[in-house]
Amino acid sequence: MSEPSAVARLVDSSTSHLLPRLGDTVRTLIGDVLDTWGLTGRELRALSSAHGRTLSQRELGSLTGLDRTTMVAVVDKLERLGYARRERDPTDRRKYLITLTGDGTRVADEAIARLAKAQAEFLSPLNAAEQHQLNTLLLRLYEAHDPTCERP
Amino acid sequence: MSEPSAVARLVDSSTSHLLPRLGDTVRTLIGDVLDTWGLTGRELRALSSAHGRTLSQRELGSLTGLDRTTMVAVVDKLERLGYARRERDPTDRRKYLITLTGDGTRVADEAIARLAKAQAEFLSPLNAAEQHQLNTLLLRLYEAHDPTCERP
DNA sequence: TATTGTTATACTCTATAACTATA
DNA sequence: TATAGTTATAGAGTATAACAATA
Repeated sequence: MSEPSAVARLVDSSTSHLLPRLGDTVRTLIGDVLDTWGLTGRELRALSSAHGRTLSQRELGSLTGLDRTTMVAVVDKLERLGYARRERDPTDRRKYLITLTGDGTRVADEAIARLAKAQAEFLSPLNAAEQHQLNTLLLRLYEAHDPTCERP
Repeated sequence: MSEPSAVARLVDSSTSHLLPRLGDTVRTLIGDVLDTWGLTGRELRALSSAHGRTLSQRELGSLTGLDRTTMVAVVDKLERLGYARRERDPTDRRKYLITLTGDGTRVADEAIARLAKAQAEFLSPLNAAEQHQLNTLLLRLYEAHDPTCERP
């Protein structure tokens, strides 16, 4: 096959191309790790957001970065796996209060530890300083573009 | 709402969490820009890979980072929009040769220019040196994890 | 009237399995 | 037998619109 064209090289090496593609790569890696517990990435995020406290389904969504329609399936799944429970809020019967089960808490801890290892492996082409630098830059971009859910 | 839990903060600020989420944010931004030409991100990638040369559908897929089953719909769409043409390779009638139309070439150039502006805006929270640093680090990770398609 | 949760629907992205036609 | 392209299906991610029940 011939050399990539100048245009293709430009597009392929751009940050706006790399970010979604690397994001997909990471998502797949995370998915493979989480298969052990029957979880997907966003379900683990919800699990960790709910870790150690009680929130409404809506609040959990905001924290997790998911809107309320998406949260329904996420909480359904966590409930079905026995990792979380829904209870009606007695002070506002529109709301559900979500709490993790003992199992859910344990799984969150285990999964996060395993993910840390997978992440270390993924980032291993960079040295410690570079990994830190990358994280800092990504965090700044993330906060600048704050994908806060359920704003208006 | 209470403070995020320690566990949630750990997960939320991790590179492996930020990468997929920022990737989605960028993908949405790109999608909004490309709506002007009826294109999605991967279609523009294919368009830019095909820019200025003729490749088989399969080769185009490898270059674009998409497998052959995914390429079908991509090329269908580009053809339907009048941006590309399929012709049978006379030397191997299994293959299609994909070439851009004049329209396709023009649209690729315009869209890439518009995307560059959108990217500049997205990256504007970082200074030039930081933007360059980020791109370098992402590129190194991307190449290390080379998601080469259609290997075996 | 506004908010919580729900369902139905749609649209990104991607891949696997099984098929046809050609080499 | 192997490869190029195709189709059907699946499953990751996300959102909008419309509706119920509750405030």
